[in-house]
Amino acid sequence: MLYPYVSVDCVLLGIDNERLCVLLVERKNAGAGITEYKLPGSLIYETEDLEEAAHRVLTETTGLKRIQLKQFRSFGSPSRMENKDDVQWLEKDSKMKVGRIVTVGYLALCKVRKTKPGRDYFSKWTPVTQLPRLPFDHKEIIEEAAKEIRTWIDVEPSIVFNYLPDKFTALQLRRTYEIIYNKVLDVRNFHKKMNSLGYVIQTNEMEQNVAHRSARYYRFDKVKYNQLRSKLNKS
Amino acid sequence: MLYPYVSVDCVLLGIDNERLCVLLVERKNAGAGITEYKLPGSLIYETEDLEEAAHRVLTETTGLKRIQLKQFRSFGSPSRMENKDDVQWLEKDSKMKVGRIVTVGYLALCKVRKTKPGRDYFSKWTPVTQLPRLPFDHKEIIEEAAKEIRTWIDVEPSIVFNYLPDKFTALQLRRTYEIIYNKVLDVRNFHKKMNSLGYVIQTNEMEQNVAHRSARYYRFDKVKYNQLRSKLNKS
DNA sequence: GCAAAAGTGTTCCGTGTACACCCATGC
DNA sequence: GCATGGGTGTACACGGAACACTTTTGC
Repeated sequence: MLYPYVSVDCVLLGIDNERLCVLLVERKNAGAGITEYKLPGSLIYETEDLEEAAHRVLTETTGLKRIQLKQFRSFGSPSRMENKDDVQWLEKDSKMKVGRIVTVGYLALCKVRKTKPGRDYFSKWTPVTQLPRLPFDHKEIIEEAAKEIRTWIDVEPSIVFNYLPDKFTALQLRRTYEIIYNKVLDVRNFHKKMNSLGYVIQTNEMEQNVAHRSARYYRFDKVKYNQLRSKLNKS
Repeated sequence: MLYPYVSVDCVLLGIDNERLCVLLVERKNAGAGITEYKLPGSLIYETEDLEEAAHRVLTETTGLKRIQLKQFRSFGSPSRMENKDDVQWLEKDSKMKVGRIVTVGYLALCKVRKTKPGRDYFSKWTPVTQLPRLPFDHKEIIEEAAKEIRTWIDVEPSIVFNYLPDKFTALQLRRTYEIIYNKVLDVRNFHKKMNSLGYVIQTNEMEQNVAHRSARYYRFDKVKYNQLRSKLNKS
């Protein structure tokens, strides 16, 4: 029996240039001068929890810590190892004979600007609509993740607010939703909704030096959010 | 490096005596005459997809085939192997030295009456509120599954209709929902809702020989269901 | 003054929820 | 005739969706 290995792959999503992007890292040791990319991921260490491994990968590739990660699905079809080149690369990279890998997919929403990869990684934020050729079933994993993040946010809207800066404008919030859900939202309805939530609080600060009427800043009230959340669970 | 093994565990849910139950199988080789139970599960075979493995386990323990299975989460904390007795039993049972197991959880809704375990298994439908001591983190897995099935049904109501017989009464349908969601539903609102779905069709058949006014049978129209479903996806 | 984005209210519709009584049948 | 479950309709509250104009600011 060839033992399967277990890995985690992280689909780190972010918004760059008004587009939903995913962080891809360069495949080291890629032959023949062609730059190839893949999802950041790693085999799990011997005494490591799955989520721990995912956090490790997150930190190694972005420098970020304490970001909320969500496990969304595991991928284990034997056919994911079909491509000989991918397997060859993997065995070279890991210095192990690899029969098969079952990978656990994790998902996060990250601030593109704040990511500083460690020096071992060259990485690139890539629009999910313009993915290059990717190894294994990484394309499928990304597609699953892009769907999953919506239902995740529906359940746990705090994800979006942790993604935004502490003070944000209504436009920033709206754009974020529009990009993630890939549809335009009505301005007035959006304001009404935002104000009805109870945990998005007006501040007295306004934008400065903009070439148009200045926008108000809002902030996310974590305490109220949690209160409202626990009330909901009880009913 | 100790290679992790990968297994699948199936949380097969069903309704028995008006209670939500889970299928537990007897741990073979349990020492000292005490009967112990666990979730049906198995290490994955070398060339087997995860879902294939889950279907194999389903068939081995219930005789059922072609039931919809849903992968809902993977469990891989090293602490799941903390209990020495569990590991000892596992190594005896699998005849392998086991360092660590990452397990992928699958979920299904099964007709309790139709299950006929193979002769290698003694199994028991057990109310999820009255679980015995279980090995590893099987209790946690069951709790996750019991939550997950609700959101699954919200997205894919056909699960419930595949669970019910071809012809069913409004009461049967309502009770099924009441037990799975663990709350009582208003009779009139339920009828209204059921009739508005468009894929639950009245038949002309009525219950026979009941000690009260006889109930109408309904049926599930798969074709209409799929039509309505694909319309919804487009909007 | 003009470009660019901010901000604001009303109407309509569909869905969820609360609620009580008469009907058919077997014993 | 009585016990048992079957079946039906109305009224209200709420949230989502459509829709257009005035305001502020920098240049």
